Amino acid sequence: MRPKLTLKQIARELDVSISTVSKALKDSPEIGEDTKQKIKAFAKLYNYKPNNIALSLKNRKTKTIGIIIPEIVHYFFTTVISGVEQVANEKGYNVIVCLSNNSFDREVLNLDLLANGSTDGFILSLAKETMQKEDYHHLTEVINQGMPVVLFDRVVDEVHCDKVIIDDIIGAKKAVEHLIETGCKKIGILTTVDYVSVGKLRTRGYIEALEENDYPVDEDLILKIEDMENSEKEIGEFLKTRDVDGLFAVNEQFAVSAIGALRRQGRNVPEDVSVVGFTDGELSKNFIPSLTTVSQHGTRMGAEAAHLLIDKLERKPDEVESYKTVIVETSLVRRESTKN
Amino acid sequence: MRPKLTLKQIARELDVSISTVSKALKDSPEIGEDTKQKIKAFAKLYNYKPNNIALSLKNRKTKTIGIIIPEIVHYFFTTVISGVEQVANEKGYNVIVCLSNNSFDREVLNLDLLANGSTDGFILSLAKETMQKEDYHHLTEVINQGMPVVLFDRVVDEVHCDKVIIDDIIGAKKAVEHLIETGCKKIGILTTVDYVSVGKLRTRGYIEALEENDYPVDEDLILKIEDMENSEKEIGEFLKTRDVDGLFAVNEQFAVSAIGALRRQGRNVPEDVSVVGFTDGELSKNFIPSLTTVSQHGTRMGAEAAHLLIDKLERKPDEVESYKTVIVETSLVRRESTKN
DNA sequence: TTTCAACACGCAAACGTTTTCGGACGTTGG
DNA sequence: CCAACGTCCGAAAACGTTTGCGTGTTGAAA
Repeated sequence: MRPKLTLKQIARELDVSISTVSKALKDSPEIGEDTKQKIKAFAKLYNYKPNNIALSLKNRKTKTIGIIIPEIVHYFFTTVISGVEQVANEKGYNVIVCLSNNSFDREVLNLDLLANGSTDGFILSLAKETMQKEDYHHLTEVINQGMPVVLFDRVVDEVHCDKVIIDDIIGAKKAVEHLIETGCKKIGILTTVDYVSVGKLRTRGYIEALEENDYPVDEDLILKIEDMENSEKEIGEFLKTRDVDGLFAVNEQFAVSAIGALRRQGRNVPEDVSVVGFTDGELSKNFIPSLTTVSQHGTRMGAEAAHLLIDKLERKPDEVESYKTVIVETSLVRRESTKN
Repeated sequence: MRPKLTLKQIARELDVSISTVSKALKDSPEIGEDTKQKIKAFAKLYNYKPNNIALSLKNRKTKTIGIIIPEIVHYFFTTVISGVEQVANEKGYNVIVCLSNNSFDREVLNLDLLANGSTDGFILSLAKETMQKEDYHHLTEVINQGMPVVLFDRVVDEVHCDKVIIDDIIGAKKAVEHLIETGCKKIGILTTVDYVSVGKLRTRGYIEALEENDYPVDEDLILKIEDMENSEKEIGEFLKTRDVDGLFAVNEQFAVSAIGALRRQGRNVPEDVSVVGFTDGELSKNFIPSLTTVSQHGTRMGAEAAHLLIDKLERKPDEVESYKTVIVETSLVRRESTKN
């Protein structure tokens, strides 16, 4: 077992000073050609690589960005991570991933931990619990200390920072309008409770789309699901007494649960009921029938977030502070669960 | 914007030395009660937290573990990450995630980067390209430098380190035996090319199960798929000319593709053909019919890997070196795609 | 021969900690 | 009255870098 090589060891070995070694390796003109060659050869031979931690300490930057998400076993979030990773890597940054598990405490804990020197900045999507508590002091604190933060997907006005979101309302409208265009007359929605911001917004898009097309908005056709565990049963009950011919689900899960329930009730998709989902994940692509859905382009969101963050990190200190929020467009992917 | 507080600043502010502050905050008996109180109060008031980077440099350990996986938009890997994260967090470690995108070069790059001080050890699953090249010098190098490494899922004998795998052969046998028990007479397999170790092993399990039950092994019923992009078509072609009544797919994707193809050919699952998959992901759970499948228990694998790694990290230096490989049992999850 | 660049290199500080050692001071005991 | 000891604290080194500046040596110009 050969431990890592340091400048000091090279210096001792070659009988020069540490600074000479450092400068030689950086090809400084201060050092004589032959000395440089000797040192470089030695370093290459023994595969010297500078210690990142020491560099971080010296430079006061770590070249790593932290990303905190509510859960990782989740298609959308993985695509976002993928996007972040890609551009971070291009720019020479590492990505350190933490999970809040939708818990406020874990979010605070992770943030605190990473804020103490481990990361140069954060990309994060708020935990459900955090949004319920409406307590964002941990974020404002970190931002106050001069750490750039980019919020994505689950964002909140109270925190002043860059943001990356999708046009949830417009996305939902696209979905509902597609249902309308393909001839649906009675359109229901499967959504979440209102404190989940995206659920709320998508519901709003649903309502707006109906109103703009002079469809009546029937509260009885709106199902707000709180308990994800029992969503399947709840959806089944709901559909049993609603003779909708179009259905907008705010996520994949709800969409496939609905299709399953409908089929058990002898109703076919899309012949009797058209269904549109949200999030273009594995399920949407592979389900039978494959799902017409609103794609969120998670990878692009991640990439945008990473760009925003890195821009802030590499900004000259004299530039003026300003917060952007970029909106990544959604697009409707037409497949087999709706008519056309 | 208030920058981070350091020991030095506290010292200056309270007119004591840096070492006094450090000791006071660690409740050292060397420091007088009143001084301690004063310092602690100040530190708490201004929310002092020690700088992790400085600590890492001093202690020569970072308390973070690196995990390098081929891809992240993949159910199995996310469950593994989730497992790693969980126990890492319990033990006070951070997790930094890197993606190799199945590329050898990226794997080497990431490993090199993280090996230079950023991480105390690695958990990784080999890139497909790496397994093709059979070049593992980057790993042996890192291991030689004294960094613990734990390989999982896609492992390889040439690298000497701890490993976490599943009993792919036994898992596959469980699947095939279940098909046999439920009355299938002619069982095919949809698998990958042999250099993907798990594919190879699962194929072997398939063959062994057949042999042990005195079923003939018919090469014509074995489809080895190279190109994941066109798997759907390939599977369709294959099934068109095989009148199997049982099918074992080595992943979810192949399983649902098969079911789709069969249905288009007028064959019902499970009435005409029973199908068993591998990996208990979103697809298996939500597909209609839901998939009977072999669960890999990714979370448990991740947890095991993390435990192995942390044990090595916190081992006293005089303990003897030894490499374990733990096998996480698979289990068959019976659902609707097979008879019972 | 003296003077002065130019060159090649080393010293030391800094980043923020922890920890060992020793020093100053006051108290106690003989 | 002095030695010994205890209490409380500070100086300094160390982790591995980078970098401004100082210094010694050389060679050439004056």
